[in-house]
Amino acid sequence: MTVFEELTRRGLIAQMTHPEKIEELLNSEKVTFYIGFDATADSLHVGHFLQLVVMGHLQRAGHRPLALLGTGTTLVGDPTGKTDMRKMLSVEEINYNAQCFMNQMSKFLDFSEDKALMLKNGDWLLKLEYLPFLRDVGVHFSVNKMLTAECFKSRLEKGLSFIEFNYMIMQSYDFLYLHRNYGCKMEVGGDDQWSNILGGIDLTRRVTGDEVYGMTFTLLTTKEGKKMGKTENGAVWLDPNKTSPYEFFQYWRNISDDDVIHCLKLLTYIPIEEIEAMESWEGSQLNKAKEMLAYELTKMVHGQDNADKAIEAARALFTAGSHSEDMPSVTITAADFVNGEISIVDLLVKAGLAPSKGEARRLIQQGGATVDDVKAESVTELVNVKSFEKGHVILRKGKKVYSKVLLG
RNA sequence: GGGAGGGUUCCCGAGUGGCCAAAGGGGGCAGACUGUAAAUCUGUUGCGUCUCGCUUCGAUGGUUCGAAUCCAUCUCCUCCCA
Repeated sequence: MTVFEELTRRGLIAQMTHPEKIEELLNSEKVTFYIGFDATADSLHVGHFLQLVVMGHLQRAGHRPLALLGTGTTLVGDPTGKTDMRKMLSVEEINYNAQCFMNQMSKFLDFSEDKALMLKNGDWLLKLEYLPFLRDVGVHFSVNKMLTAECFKSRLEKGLSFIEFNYMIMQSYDFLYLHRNYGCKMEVGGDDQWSNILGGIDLTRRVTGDEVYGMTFTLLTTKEGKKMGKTENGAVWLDPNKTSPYEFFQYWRNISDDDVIHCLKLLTYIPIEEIEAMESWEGSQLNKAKEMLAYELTKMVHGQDNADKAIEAARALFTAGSHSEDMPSVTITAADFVNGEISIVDLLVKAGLAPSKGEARRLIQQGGATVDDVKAESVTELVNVKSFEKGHVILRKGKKVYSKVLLG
């Protein structure tokens, strides 16, 4: 199976500028292509992960990815899909973020022997001079045309600053630059990048006369069209310090039925035939697919050891009803006790299971708090130091959230 | 630069002197049902020493017995005109 067929069959491809030519190109030569990553946070998240997987597919097929870090474009800020202007980041923040990205990316792609390159667009964008740039590049952009781009339309209603309006031009220039200096022939990206990518293709053609290509990938969304990879605590990060391997595992483990197969296809390297065989799965059998998805992704991102630990912890917690060693823990001291006792409300707050005492009380009143698997009946209940003699007390909120409290 | 309209709790959005910790919806959390899913139903959703007190309706000052609501100044946003 060619990589083009593989990407198609997995449902990864959203749009292409020249479908036939791209297929032919990918089948006939080693193609240098690029994806841009704006350094807006200090860790990659699952949306980026999808991009990396796509790059991985292409690299495995012998093509050469350029991972472009947007140390320049992040200064401008991509307005695409944003209803409000982004917070402006400082140069220092951006460079730090880019460094974090680079460290993480090296895990997912093979950068040895120039099989893939990491570049920073700040290296050339920051050197641009305004007037020469306007005359050489700006002249090729029609404001009228830009305004019709989907990504600006919504912003025209709410307000769009000039700096953001330039984002598309910066990104387009990147493609031109990479084409000239690295022989880059194709830009790929999330489907929201379509208009930005078209901009680069047009610019490159106008300036060099060369035909270059663009392809976008399905965005990671749920069946309802919501962006995936977001939790109430923010994004699902690849950095284990920001999203622990266990949380990461749980995120995928708890995915909805409708999305499992889709995610397996998009995010894992599990052979497509195997995944297609699962499409007929129904009911609780899908639960197995979820476990597979969670395990596979955790393994890719955090390694086999962490994946094993996460799956064991989850099984212990949910199947056997016992507790794992891996759950989040807090340590309290003797000073937290009064007469050898601590109120259950305080304990829940200290354990981080409730942000305030009021919430802790509500939790207890609604029957959602347990201490060592015994349901707390009253908000005035006290927990004796003796409960800690075995080493720790396990608090639980609802069905899935645990905290181990140690006495130190 | 001129004019108009706005900034309310996590979000959207009602409230235009006391009955306001502030309607309604969304989201969150918990309970029931389940498959660690979804849907549905129920409860709940500022903080605390909790029949009471404290803090919150862009900011600061003022009027008033009493202000999210009235006034002044500032600030930010949107729209129209230039």
